[in-house]
Amino acid sequence: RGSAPDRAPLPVAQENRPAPPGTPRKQAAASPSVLAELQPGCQPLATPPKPEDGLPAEPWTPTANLKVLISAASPEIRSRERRKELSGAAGDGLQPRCCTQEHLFGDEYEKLQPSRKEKSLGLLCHKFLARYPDYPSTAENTYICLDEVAEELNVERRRIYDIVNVLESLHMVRRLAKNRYAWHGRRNLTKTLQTLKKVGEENKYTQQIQMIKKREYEHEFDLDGERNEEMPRSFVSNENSEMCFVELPGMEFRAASVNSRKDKSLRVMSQKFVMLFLVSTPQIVSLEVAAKILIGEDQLEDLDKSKFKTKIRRLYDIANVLSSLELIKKVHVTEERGRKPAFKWTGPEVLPSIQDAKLETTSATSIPHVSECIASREQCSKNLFPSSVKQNFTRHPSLIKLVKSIENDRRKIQSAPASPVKISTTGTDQNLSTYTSKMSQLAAIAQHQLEGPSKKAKGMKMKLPRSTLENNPSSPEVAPKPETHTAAPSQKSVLTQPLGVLPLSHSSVSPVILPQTHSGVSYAIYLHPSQAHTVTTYSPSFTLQPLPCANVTGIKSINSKVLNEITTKEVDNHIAEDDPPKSLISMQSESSSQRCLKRSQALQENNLIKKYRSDEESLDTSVSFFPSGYLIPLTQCTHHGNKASLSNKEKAGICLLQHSSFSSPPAGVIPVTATELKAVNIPAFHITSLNIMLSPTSIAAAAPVLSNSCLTSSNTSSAQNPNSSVLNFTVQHVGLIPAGMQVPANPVLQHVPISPKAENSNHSSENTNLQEEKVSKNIATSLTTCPPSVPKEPEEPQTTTEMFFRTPGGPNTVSTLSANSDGTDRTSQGTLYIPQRKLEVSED
DNA sequence: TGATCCCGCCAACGT
DNA sequence: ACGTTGGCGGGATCA
Repeated sequence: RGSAPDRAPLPVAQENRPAPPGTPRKQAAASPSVLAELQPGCQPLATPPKPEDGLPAEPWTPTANLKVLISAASPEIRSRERRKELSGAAGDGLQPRCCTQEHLFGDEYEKLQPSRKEKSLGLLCHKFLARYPDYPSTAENTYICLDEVAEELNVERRRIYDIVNVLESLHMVRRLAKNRYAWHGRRNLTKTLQTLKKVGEENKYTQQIQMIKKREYEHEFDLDGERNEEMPRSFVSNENSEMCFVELPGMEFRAASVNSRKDKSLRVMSQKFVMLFLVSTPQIVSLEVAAKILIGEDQLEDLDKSKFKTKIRRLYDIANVLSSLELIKKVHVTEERGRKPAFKWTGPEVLPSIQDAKLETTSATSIPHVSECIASREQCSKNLFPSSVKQNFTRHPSLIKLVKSIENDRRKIQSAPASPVKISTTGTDQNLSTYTSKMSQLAAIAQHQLEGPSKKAKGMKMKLPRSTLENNPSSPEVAPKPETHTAAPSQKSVLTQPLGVLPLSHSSVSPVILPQTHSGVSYAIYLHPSQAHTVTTYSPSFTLQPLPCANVTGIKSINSKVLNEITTKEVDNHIAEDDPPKSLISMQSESSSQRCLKRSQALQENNLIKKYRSDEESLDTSVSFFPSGYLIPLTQCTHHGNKASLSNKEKAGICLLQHSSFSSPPAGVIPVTATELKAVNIPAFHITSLNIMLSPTSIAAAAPVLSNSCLTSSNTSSAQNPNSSVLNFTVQHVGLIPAGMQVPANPVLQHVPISPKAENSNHSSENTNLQEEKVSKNIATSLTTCPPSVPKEPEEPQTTTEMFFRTPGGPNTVSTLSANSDGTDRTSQGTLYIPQRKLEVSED
């Protein structure tokens, strides 16, 4: 179901309704409207500005919170329905505050009055977050009951969904079942962000952003700039379309089961939005740009205004949640044209990847953050390794059945309440108490606020011996040192890590193996079928692959050119400001190589899959599953997925398990990303096969396993010379040549080396001034201020990996590293390095 | 007036 | 058939 199709239906339906519109709807909602009327009526008069200011301004002070809570406490929502029923005087009775307020008129009145702000999603999100620890112990699982939460927070469930969806996109929660989520807090946040960053890089968001900006400029200066844009469009468009949802290993289930219509959902939007920040050099993203990118190519110029508007609305929703998480902060970017709303990333710096880090180990080591990340990854790796990609193609029926049965089994297993939900422990208890008491909530909020920043350290430490549920019970050995990996581990990996790779059997389904990107974090991407064909993406890595299609080449080259042009300009500036370490470059190349490697590993694993499957049950405890359904999972997570839905969306998902441990650094496999595939317009299977072919290591053996049919179909292509590609990777990896460059082994695929001749044209954007928005409204902000120098919890290093852990400084500590990401991009792109624009951020 | 974004209808989905 | 999710956009608020 293409995104397009999806929308069509809904919008239409709604629109139809609207026609008769306002009246009917409102009347229908009469009761609610009544409410609205009541409140508004009362408030507007008396309440206006003060209440809000007061609350928000003081936000997180206990007092303020209290006020808020109190106001919130009023049974708006619940009563709302009642009101509907009662809709009259009775309604009033239910809402004492309103009536009372009117009578009161005083400050109190104001305070009590729930102003719009008080109902804001951001505030609600804060309350929500206050209920749970940022870093819940891995040992215990905390569950969230939406109904409960909605009731306690006195909001309609609809609002909770908004919050949860965003949190889910960050893997802070995982959907277990209807109405039920597991709380992970920020435990996996780092990984998630790394993954998102990686995906963002792969999607060339940076370039897209540049394109959009460029376009804007052109429009401004001269309206005729259109023609130039053609290229960009295609370029721009491709990425979003393809990627649907990024999952972390261990967190996938919900996607599988829950994803149905969600493709473009808030979840996906949220991820993309975050990616934009992670990929942007000045980590500032304007709503406008974000909306355009999220909307995707289709709509280029003809920006559907309403669509754009809707997107903006959604972005605000997401931004509010992200703000509550303190990941972003609102600012205003002032450009020549004027001032535009934007958001600035205030979350932790995201390191490129473990792998990269490893490469740079020497240098990186010094940096706490890096080491930290690495360590965390390693630890997490058990869970994370598997990478899976969901594709557009439909799953073969037989597979579907299989999957279904598997899921059912799993469900049954899960259904059996093996582990008591949030039980016992003190921590839990506290939580419970919180639930009950609003006061506690306040306290919690305050506390939350205070500690907010600090947790990172905590999150980092993940213990191997976690409850089975939480992670794959991998043996400690699994998490070997980063540097050391050998083929040997593969076996282990199989055991320890679940691989759920499915044999891609039919032609229609082609599993795409997602390469581990340099980050080393595995993730799954869901692709939309519809887009697969249309998309054209330029990706450096792509170049390497030997694809038979002539088209590909052309496209690629074009894109690259475009990119060069676009980006080049800024590059100069940027470079001047800060030069990314060469190491970065090397890292990048490595990453790609690693990906390859991982693939190969994956392949190997695939071979083992069958075995795995047989052992599935036994493995359950330790195994993870995959979203696609191909995997069989098992673990804790409830995966109820509807196969059907899966089939629709994810046709073939391949899950590869990769252990960071396994992946030995530089293997020379060519990574193929979904994006790339699309770019090529080649059926996924082809690509898959290619990948297989390419993987130097285990290609021969693995390939067959992975894609039987696939191989056959694409064998022709396979013929290509992997060697050359391998060579390129190797070379790059070694650092002999920049990642972007390729050794022309394969004529067809030749990548055009981009020479950074910068045009030196500065974008107007440079002049951008950022003004941080006054956060008065954000409670969080004020609290946030508290320095997070919280030491991470002392952990005992269990694995060598852990040794790398260093106490994290504040999230920002590593700011210097940020360059890496940029550098990475640049290298990968061959060109882009987005200069930091001199943005002046002024806070109000 | 434009920026925000709450609200809740109702379709898609799940059971 | 009914409950859960959540896309979507009207229109109220805020600045």
